[in-house]
Formats: sequence, structure tokens, C-alpha cells
Amino acid sequence: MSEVITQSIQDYLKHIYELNENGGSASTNDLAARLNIAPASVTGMLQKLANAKPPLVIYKKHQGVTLTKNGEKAALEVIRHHRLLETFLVNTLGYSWDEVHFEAEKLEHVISEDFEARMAAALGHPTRDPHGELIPTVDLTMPVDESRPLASLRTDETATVRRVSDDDPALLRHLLEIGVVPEAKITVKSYSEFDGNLTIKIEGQKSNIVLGTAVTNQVFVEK
Amino acid sequence: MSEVITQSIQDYLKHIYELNENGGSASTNDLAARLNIAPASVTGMLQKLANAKPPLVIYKKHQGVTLTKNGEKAALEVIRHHRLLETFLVNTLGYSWDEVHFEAEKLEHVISEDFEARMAAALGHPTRDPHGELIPTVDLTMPVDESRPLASLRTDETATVRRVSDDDPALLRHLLEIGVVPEAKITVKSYSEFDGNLTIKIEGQKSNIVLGTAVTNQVFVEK
DNA sequence: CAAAAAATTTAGGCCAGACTAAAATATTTT
DNA sequence: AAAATATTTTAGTCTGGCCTAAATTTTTTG
Ligand SMILES: [Mn+2]
Ligand SMILES: [Mn+2]
Ligand SMILES: [Mn+2]
Ligand SMILES: [Mn+2]
Repeated sequence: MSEVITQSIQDYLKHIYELNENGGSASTNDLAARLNIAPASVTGMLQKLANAKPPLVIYKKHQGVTLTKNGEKAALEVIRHHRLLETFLVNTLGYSWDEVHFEAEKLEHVISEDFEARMAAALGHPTRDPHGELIPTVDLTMPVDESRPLASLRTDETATVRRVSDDDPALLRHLLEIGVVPEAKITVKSYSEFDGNLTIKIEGQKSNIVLGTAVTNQVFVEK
Repeated sequence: MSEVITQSIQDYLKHIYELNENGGSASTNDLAARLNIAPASVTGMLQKLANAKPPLVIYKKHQGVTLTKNGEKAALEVIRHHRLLETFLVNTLGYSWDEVHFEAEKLEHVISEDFEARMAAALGHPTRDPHGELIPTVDLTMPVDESRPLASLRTDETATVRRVSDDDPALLRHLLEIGVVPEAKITVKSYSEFDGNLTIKIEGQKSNIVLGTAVTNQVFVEK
């Protein structure tokens, strides 16, 4: 009956999920770029996923693709693996948060449900990964993230860092160095109309820091 | 130049290594049985591995196959991964020694050299896995195992368990229960000519245990 | 030592998942 | 609203890794 969900398919579903998150449906080209695959190949796979029994995606020619309930469950399974693995690699094997992504990218497809459960237990059932990203629950629902970009704060506002974008290792190293990490408490000292720079104070640090929008749009905070 | 060593190839090389260990060259049929693949498919792969640049196996039609130096290095790399992973799963995630094999079987192909190094360090650079099997060194040489079957001991001989065969989970559970585990000290109390049974005493235990050859041939000891 | 049995190889095919080139459709610009 | 451009799909191809059936070679046995 139900199709085998290969490693390739898992990667497609995961990236469709992430593209769907930032609004609307995932385009063939965006997927191709993320997966590092020719657009023609993506079209072929989307047709296959849409015709699978049960269908994993909803796909109309030239109109992008979204996940079905089944597709979403499969995606969340992989994302849960990925984020638990990142947490495990950092906590247990001393990886730094800019190194874990690539390793988790491969392991996520291979670990058993038993491995997943043992990791979760060993880590005390964490709700966020090292970058602050929410970990889907064991019954595969995605908790709601209330955070918004640091860039949206203005003078005198105070907030806690919840999560940072994890796709640029260099940015991650920089953020760690300056102390912009999950749970850090931030107060905005001033905002520049012209370039969008924010001057911030991090609780427990001596001096202020000035951050451009290239940084403040990648950091997400909650009041 | 040098061929990509896929997961499939890694499995072929690993099993060829193990068959070569128990004397001579690996036969097509034995490999097929171990890999759960049709013999015809094995032939195809062996031809490919023999014609690879550099060659990974030495293969003459109808005469079985052995590893080249290159093939052996690749095999030892996978075996090192496997045995470190088994040790890690037992020590860090609380797996029991009869559960680890299947999980390690998949992970061995996927972890990075960095992961390998971090595991080895975290475990204190172990030399044997939970079943007592020797772990290839970081420079990919296999230490020499001096142990011999428990079945070869006779009355009044004393020895230490070094390793047990890991391919039957039920046997592993039984061995754990009766205390026949690596480092256990054994004295042979008597030997039965007829059925080959050994009556043994394990240091620290009250009562003697009688073991048949089905067991004593799977347990390896050293004086 | 010839016949039967077992082991192995050859031949031909299939499927997943990629690719390129060309065609079709959608979007943007003028 | 037509032309130019960008996006997406179709068509055809390739490779890895497996399969079955049939042919060949090796080994065992009467
Ligand atoms: Mn992946
Ligand atoms: Mn992450
Ligand atoms: Mn394997
Ligand atoms: Mn083992």
C-alpha cells in the first residue's frame, strides 16, 4: 500500500515544510536550489509524491506544492530527528553549534525510533535545539513559535533571544562570540532610521553592541 | 580517479573482510547469503570492485575474492565505525548488547571522521566493543586477537573471556544472564567426551554451569 | 571417471533518482 | 497587449544496484 519514504523523499518533504512555513506553497525552483538538484528533477519527484498512495503533497502544475497531512507527519518526523540530533551532538559529543548541521543532515535519515526516544530521554526531552529552533513533539506536532525578528524592536524595548537562524556557520560563530544566544536578555539602546542598525545591551555584559539588519533579521526574540 | 565508496560497497568490503578472516577467500554464495542478495548480483559487484581504480578486491572467476590493501583499509574504516558505535550506544544511550548491532549497521556508513574521533575520545579510546571484538586502530590496523574458543579448554584450565560472537541476540541475552561476558574469569571443572559439554565455574559465582558446544564455540577466551 | 549436483557467471531487465535539452507556460517589462 | 524574460514541465538518457532465467564451470559422488 503506502510507499516507501526514502532518504531523498524525506529531504524533499523537509524542505517543502520549511518553505511552506515562510508563507504559501513551495516553488519548483526554490526546492531545486535548496536540494541542489536540477528543477526538472524536482518536477519529476513532485509528480511522484502527488501520485503516491496516500499522496504526500498537493501539487498543481506551475503552482508550487504543499504538504498533505501524511506528508507533514513524515516531514516533522525528520525535523524532530534533526533537531534532537543537533542537541545531542552539542550536549554529548561537544560539537559547537556551527558544526552540527551537516552531521545531523545525514543521521536524521538513519536513526531508529528507539534511538530517537533514547536521545530525547537522555537530553531530558528538550523543546528547542541549540539554535533555539522548536523540536516537534513525539506525537509529531510543531509547537508554535511566538518570537519575532530582533530587527522589529525599537529603543527601550527589552526581549529574550529565543532562536537564531542556523544556516550560516560564520554568522553562528559570530553570534556566539558576541553573546547573542538563546536565553540572552537584550535591551535596545537606540535605533538608526537610516541603516536600521540597532544598538543593544546584553544582560551581564559591560559594553553595548551595534548590529546591522543582516544580523538582526536572523535573530528572533520574545518579550 | 578513485571510485566513490558507496554504502553498498562498504557492506561488501566489510563482509569480504570477515569471510577472509576465517581463512581463505570469500565465495560468491557466502557473500550473497550474508548480504541477502542474489548470487548473480554479487558477481556483478565483484567484477566492478576488481576493475575499480585502484582495485578494491582481487577476483578470479570461480575462485572467490580477497581484499587489496585499499579494500582492506576501506573495510577496517567501516568496522571501526561499527564497533565504536556499538560501544557508544551501550555506554552513552543505555542500549543492551543484544540491541546495538542493527542500529550500528546503519550508522556506520553515515558518520563523519569527526564523529568517529569524538566518540573514540568520549569513550577513552576503547580497544574492544561490548562483545569484546577488537576495534581497528585509528590508523586502520587490526590488532591481533589471541583468544581461542572456550570449547578448546579442558579440565582444570583457567582463562579469561575476551569476546563472544555477536550475531545471535538470543545467545547474547543468555550469556549476559549466566555471566559469560568479557573479562569474566572461568575455570573448567570437567569435560564430557561424549557431547563436548563443559562444566565451568565463573569467578565470583556460587554454582557451576554446564555449557554445550553450541555455546562454547561462540565464546573466546585467553589464558 | 562419468553423471549429477552445486556454485558461479552471463544475459537481459527493472527501478529510483538524478541529468540535459527543448518545449510550454507564467510573469514582467515596455 | 505584445515582447522579452523567467519559471516550470516534458522528453529522452544515464548510472547504481538490484533481479530472474539460462548457461557455464567446478565439485561431488556412485
Ligand atoms: Mn538530509
Ligand atoms: Mn538547528
Ligand atoms: Mn551496513
Ligand atoms: Mn560487536
